[in-house]
Amino acid sequence: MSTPAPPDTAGVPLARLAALFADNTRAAFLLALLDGRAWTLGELARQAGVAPSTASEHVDQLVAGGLLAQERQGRHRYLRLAGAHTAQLVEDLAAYGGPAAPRAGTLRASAATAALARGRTCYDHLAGRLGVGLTDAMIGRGLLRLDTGFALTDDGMRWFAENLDAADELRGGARRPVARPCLDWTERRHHLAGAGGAVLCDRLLERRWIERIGTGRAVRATPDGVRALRELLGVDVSGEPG
Amino acid sequence: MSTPAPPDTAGVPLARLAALFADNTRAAFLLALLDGRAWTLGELARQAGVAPSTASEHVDQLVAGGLLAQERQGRHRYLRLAGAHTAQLVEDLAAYGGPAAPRAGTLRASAATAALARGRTCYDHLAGRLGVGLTDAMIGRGLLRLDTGFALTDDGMRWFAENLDAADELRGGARRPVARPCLDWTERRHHLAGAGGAVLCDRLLERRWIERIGTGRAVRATPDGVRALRELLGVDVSGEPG
DNA sequence: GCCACAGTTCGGCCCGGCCCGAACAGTCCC
DNA sequence: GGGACTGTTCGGGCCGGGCCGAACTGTGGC
Repeated sequence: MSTPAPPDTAGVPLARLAALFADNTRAAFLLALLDGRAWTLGELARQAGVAPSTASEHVDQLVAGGLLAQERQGRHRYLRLAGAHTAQLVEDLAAYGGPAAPRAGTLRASAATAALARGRTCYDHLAGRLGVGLTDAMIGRGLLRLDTGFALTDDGMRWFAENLDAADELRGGARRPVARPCLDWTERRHHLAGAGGAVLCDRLLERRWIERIGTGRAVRATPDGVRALRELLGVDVSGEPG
Repeated sequence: MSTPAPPDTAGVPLARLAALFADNTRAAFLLALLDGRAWTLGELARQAGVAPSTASEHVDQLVAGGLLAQERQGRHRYLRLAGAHTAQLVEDLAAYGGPAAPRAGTLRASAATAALARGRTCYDHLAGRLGVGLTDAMIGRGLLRLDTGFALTDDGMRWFAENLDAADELRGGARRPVARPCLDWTERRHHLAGAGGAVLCDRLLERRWIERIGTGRAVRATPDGVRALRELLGVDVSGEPG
């Protein structure tokens, strides 16, 4: 019994992982899934503009590579990112891509981009000007520090416990960092990610202080939210004046 | 004058960036350059086992893509990573690759791997059991926290200033985070990176408390270093007992 | 000036990956 | 059961990219 070759892999692991990202179609899938929700295979295929058969093969690769988790329901195949770990990697790579040039895109594309730039979810936390604005406000109030790293202060821990009823989510984990910086690809600024960023986004949606626009990643503050966040953090999140 | 097409790029930026990593030869280059030093093109070619002509083309791509910086001296072409930013991305991708399987490699390969596992530089800071051990000791002494994020404490800032004469390096920058977690691919544990990690590595080498083994990334503590670090952090960095 | 050496450019080979359409399997609804 | 729909598998075409060797440029040493 001579095993002809280890059936699994060949080559540098780094290269095999990167190859999963190094295709326009798969990259489009991963960016779409950054909204943190589960998409069907057909939705992904339409989004990327490829045939379902092509999408099926790409999704197989991403699942086999551990980047996506899947769930089959009836005749649908739901796909989502494998976890926060994966989302972070996608976001890191996308952010490194850089200012990405002013994007000589179409007009309607730039309208959609503008909504995303105002506010959006980034997997499980908030990004865009909304996310950066909240982060800045928390720093200004001494709830978050970054001069010695990116961490909540003791005041910050209290703030989450008292105002968002989030003591449990932040206490438990040695697993996931409470505060982690995530680099924003529109603002080129850091904003709050990690368990703290996730619970913040979760509570704001739950209390309807922010809401999703349409079916995408874009979000905006509700009138209630504008009022509440002005009280809690002294920040104006009402969006563009114009 | 109809510009036929923007001469630069096509496709998703994420995919174009990832494609630079998605080749065994280029990945080998990047991993080799993680030692933070400048290599000549010939050295890189030998390391990866390809012809100089092939290496030349790969390096062109990496430089054009902004991942490498180059410097020409006489008939040599020196290459290094473009910056800490780039090193972090390489490290993130390599770490995600995962436990990477126990590596059914050759015996001498595993001997070299063992030296790297004990201690090594990771671009500009320390990794391996040495890096993780120092990080753990700093946490134990209350110099570093991770329950609220990954950040130096006020005591930690003082410790760096008093014992490593590093006040300047840590004060200046809003640019680079003082403390940042870097995930270790041998230990699967976080260790100290960022400006703090860099200055720690720099001072320890400067004082000859640690020294490089051969010409690679591996490092070990000197007798002086073992003594000094036991005093300063109460940690034993003498390496394997065997 | 001559030789050794580092790196580059070019032509050509070849393999792998991406894509589609067609045929098929499984699910849901009427 | 019939029809609409979602997703999968397979075959085949095509293109791009990685690799090498050979020829060439430029630097440094004798």
